[in-house]
Amino acid sequence: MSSEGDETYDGDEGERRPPTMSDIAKHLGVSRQLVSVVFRDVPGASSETRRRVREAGRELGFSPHLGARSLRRAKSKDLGVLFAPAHPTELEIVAAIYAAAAERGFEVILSAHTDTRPTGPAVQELLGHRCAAVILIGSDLDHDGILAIARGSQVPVVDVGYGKRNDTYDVVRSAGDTGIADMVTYVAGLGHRQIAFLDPASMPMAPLRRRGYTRAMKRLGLEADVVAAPGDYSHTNYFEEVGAAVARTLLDRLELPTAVICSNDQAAAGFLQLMGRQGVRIPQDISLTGFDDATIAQVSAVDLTTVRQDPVLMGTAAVNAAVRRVTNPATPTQETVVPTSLIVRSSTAAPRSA
Amino acid sequence: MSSEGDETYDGDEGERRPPTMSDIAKHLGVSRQLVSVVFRDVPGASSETRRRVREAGRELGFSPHLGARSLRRAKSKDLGVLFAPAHPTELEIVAAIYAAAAERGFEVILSAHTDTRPTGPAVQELLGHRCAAVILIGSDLDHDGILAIARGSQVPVVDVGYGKRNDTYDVVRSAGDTGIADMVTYVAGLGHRQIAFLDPASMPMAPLRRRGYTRAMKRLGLEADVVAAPGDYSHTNYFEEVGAAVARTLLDRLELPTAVICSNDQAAAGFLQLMGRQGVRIPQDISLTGFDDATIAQVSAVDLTTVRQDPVLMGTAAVNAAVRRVTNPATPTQETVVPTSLIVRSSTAAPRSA
DNA sequence: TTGTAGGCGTTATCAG
DNA sequence: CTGATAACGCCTACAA
Repeated sequence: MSSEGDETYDGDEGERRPPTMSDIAKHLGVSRQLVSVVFRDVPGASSETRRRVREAGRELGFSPHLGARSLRRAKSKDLGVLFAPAHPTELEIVAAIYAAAAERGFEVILSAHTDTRPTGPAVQELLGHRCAAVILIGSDLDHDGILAIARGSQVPVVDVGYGKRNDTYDVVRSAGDTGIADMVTYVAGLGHRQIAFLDPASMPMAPLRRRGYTRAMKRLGLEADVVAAPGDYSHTNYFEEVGAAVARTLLDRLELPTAVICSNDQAAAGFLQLMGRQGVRIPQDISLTGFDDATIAQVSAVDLTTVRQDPVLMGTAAVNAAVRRVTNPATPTQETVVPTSLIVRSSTAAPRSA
Repeated sequence: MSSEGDETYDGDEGERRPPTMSDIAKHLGVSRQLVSVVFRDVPGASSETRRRVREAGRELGFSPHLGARSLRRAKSKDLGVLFAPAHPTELEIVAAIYAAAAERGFEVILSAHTDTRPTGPAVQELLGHRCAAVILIGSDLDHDGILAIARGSQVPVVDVGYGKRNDTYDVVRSAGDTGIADMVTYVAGLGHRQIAFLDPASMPMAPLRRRGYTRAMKRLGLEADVVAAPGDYSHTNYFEEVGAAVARTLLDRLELPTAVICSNDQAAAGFLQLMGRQGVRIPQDISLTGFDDATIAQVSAVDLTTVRQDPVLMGTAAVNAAVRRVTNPATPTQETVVPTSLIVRSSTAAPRSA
């Protein structure tokens, strides 16, 4: 009377259920926990056994049920990452986070916030996956918003962007001020004295970069010349438009500056385009610089001298901060300022009059 | 003798565990399953109760454990989405997928494939979350690769990009051929006869678009003029470079074409930049068109006539395909061709000689 | 290396 | 609406 055997044949009756560790164990005639040992990569199985188990796993199309795993595991090894698909730079950081997390033995769970999907639900999803920590990239939240998240959830929060140092969550930002200051110093070193600053005020990090400009100019004993776009560009993301608008503004002046520092590459590209149409040549008539080293800055027809904020460094710093607080929650939060570097291309030269 | 009461105080001893449904139930003096009913949004609770439960949830910082949920749930309501952070267009599609999925009552789980993270593991992760279906956006896999995934996993697979119709997985692609053909027809309608095609061969969808060009030219009785970039650009993604290179090639000719159709906006922008430097004006000397309606096409200094492939339509189509096969696995796979639309801006005009 | 026992937080079903 | 009970797939601890 094999009463068990009768119920076991799961022949052709309906849904095909994904294989589990038990299935692999049965298939191989080993214990279920041996299979677990293999997939967890912990000691307790011979290398030959490991090979066989993994082989069988591949054969049966097995992948460990992440939900069950996170349910049972003592502590999560997942980093939740919130990002906005709209901004390309953020995605380079996301890529870097994947690499850095893998190196530290962590997985990554992504959640996007879009026009139709506010930050709140997006963070809730991350929390629902029981991440060990949450990394916010270029969040649209202000300080209080992030504070609310960091307090509400019990997990450490890292803000990558332009946050302010505080003692509730970690902050990673690039040294936008010193990056611009370095650029000003470089351009002044070429002999420029009339150095204007193109300010697209709608950017969140604009104030920081502007400060870098004004301070550097003061230190050099030069007169600051901050040019904002006329009209209301306070919500646009088409910075090329802003650059073109500022170019028009400058063309109305009696005399052009000999150098223009832009606080992002898009604005610089728009500036260059419009100036080109008006017969003003870069760098012969005006030296031009950007910020970000975006794709457009690297195009041979643009070839923009710019400031690079390394997304790899940002991502790595974010992961480091998160892991640090995960492994040692008692440690105080910190602010990581990632250095920038100057990329000199052909859009800058000594002024003609020099 | 409240023997239970004594063990219940989980005072200040160590780790603070995220609240569960039981915690909320206890807090409110109701049953655990009532709480479940509320968070599942199924009938069985008064609206007043729902309010109180949700309120308590917010107060305690509760978010349902997604792992436990997916472990227990009969069928998943998650769509796994694989994308490459490198390509901006894909991210617009991702955003659209979020919106479309929400409308159909599905959640989205993201997984990125990057330089350091191959497609294989990225898909495994999705499968590990027990998604109901997997959507591949702009995958680097060829037909056989996708086939392997679709066969290996038991879930439906949708490929968004340039896949070929087949009976194992669904395909969503834009009508690149007719989009270009429409453009050629439009430009010919302006009076152009010498219409060249700028072909950045490294793009996966290049062949399809080229075909649209050659067919339209033949139909119009015009001579096709496909211009590829000199040298090896087979792996570049800097299409501006390609555009500039082709511009140089054309400038070496005795006579310029009166119109140039580009198969993407970046290439058109590079073309425009270089031509501008050489004193060739757009559209007075040459009419120029792009494809994608990328940000750069919309810049006022470029203002490119182009073909728009609506990411919203692509994302929606992908979700529809996935949901269709999830709810009815027996249904055959299908190919969805998303229509494109012409965006006429100021980079096209009638030829001078006409 | 194997087996055994228990439990993670949730969904699901049933009878009250 | 409550209470009881089972199960999902996996991890952890312990004993064999």
